[in-house]
Amino acid sequence: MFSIGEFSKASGLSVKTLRFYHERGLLVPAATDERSGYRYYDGRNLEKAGVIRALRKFEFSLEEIAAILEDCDDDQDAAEYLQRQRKILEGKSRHYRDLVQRIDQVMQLQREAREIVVFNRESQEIEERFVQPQIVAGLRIKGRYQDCGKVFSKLAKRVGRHISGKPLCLYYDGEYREEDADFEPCFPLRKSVAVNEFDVRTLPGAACVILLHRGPYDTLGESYARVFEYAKHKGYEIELPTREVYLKGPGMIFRGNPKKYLTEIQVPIRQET
Amino acid sequence: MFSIGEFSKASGLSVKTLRFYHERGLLVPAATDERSGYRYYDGRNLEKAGVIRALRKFEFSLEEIAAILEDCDDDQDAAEYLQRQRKILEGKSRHYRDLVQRIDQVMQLQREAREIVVFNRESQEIEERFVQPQIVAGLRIKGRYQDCGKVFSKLAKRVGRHISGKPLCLYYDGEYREEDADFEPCFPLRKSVAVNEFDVRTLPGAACVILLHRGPYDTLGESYARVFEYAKHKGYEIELPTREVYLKGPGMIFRGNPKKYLTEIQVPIRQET
DNA sequence: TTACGGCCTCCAGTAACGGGAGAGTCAAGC
DNA sequence: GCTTGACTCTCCCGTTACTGGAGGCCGTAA
Repeated sequence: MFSIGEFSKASGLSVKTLRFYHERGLLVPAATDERSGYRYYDGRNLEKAGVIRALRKFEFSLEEIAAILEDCDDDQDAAEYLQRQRKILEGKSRHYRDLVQRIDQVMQLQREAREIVVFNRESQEIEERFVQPQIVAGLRIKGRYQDCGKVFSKLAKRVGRHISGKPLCLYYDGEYREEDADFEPCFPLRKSVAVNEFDVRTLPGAACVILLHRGPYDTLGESYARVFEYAKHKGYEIELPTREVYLKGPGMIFRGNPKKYLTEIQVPIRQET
Repeated sequence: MFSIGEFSKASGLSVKTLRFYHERGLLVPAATDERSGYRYYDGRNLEKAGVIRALRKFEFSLEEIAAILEDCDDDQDAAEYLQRQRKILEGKSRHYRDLVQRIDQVMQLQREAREIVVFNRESQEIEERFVQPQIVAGLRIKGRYQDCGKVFSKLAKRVGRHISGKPLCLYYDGEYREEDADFEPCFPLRKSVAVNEFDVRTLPGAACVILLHRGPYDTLGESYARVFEYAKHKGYEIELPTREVYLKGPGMIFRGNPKKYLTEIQVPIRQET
């Protein structure tokens, strides 16, 4: 017979825990002194304590442990319980692994954003460039420009695995619209994947007039004016849809500082054939 | 301005949660009606709610989130916090993965035990067989036979990855001893691994008189008597150490029913050269 | 007798909420 | 102006598996 302190050392369970298990009926001491209330444990208690400890290691709840102790005398009897717990634990492992991946994604985006900022530190000028064709997944909608963000997060959830570059948006109107704007948020993909609900296709290459817009989205209008002015001056004919590539926008967690946003405006121009 | 119910739908946080965050000072409504106590939320609140939700997904505690909201305006600012959290989450993922592996081990042992029982259903007889050499990790001690279990769990913890068969024990005394018995619990290994504290070596093969003992360990004596009797009858000379292989003993969780234990007694005999 | 350590019970606190009681508030319909 | 029903308020309890602490009893040794 052990006193509770001795039994605590023998079993590896704290005195508090032993009292708690007693209260819960999980591990009832072999004897209790009626007068003093002292608990006394025996060898059978020790064995049971070992089983409880083993099951706690597998993170069974005390309730489940009580059930297992009720049902089982043998590892074999506990197989079902173990199988179930295995599934749960595997789920948790996967869950945490996914979270780690998500954090890695966030940090990857940060690195890219930093590089873009450094790389484009002084570019302010309009340029002409051929934009290469790319595979994209898009969802064309009619609505207000603010809805864009929601569509992006929806897209990211479904094709997140295959994204290969910065988000972009196609604008089919050729002018600014408060409501009923016709546009298509897109993600470039590494390879073509069939995702129902979204339009996955190759976005053709195009010669474009390009301007890197710095600052919040509500000043995009001024930059568009500069681009259109330039195109007109050069006598170019504009082809729809125009494109915006969001090189640095709101972060995945914080909105960030809109003054630091970088958006590339790409206006395709008709080529003489 | 949203009422708490509207804001709950907009933010995806429950009304209860919003009240709780208010109490904790994490997300204070833009205005509260002094008279009625009604909470009213605005767009900035909505943005903050989004950040909190994003951080909760990464399982930051509310306390940490408060600190992050204090410190950061931008994903970049949060990089350190994310890095730290990443480590924690990775640790948890590994933890659960390890538990799954441990459960798999338990169930693997169960399967083996079941097969052994089925396979040896009717073997009761003494036989002679050559036991193949094998790589083992052992720890030779002097003490009482009951200490065996502790040594096995110690061994299992250190070389668990490389175990390739049933635990066995070498007995150097050639007779039963209450105290100061000289014996060596061993695990067979797939390959030789250096583990300090333990003796890893190749246990030589040996021609043995073998008997499968059924039942609890305290009746092993009778089986030994049979084996020695047989050896004497045949005129064999016994070589130490003798071996016991624990084909089915206590489970990894439960002690199980000792009447079902299976132990192979192997007594090496000298070969004429 | 006193001291000291061990043991007892009871209460409170943990993290992040959810449930529910009982009461006050708001907007709409009559 | 009144009622109704939906909404909101505060306050308290419960969750899990314990840990910490207060205040007091018990047992043994000096």
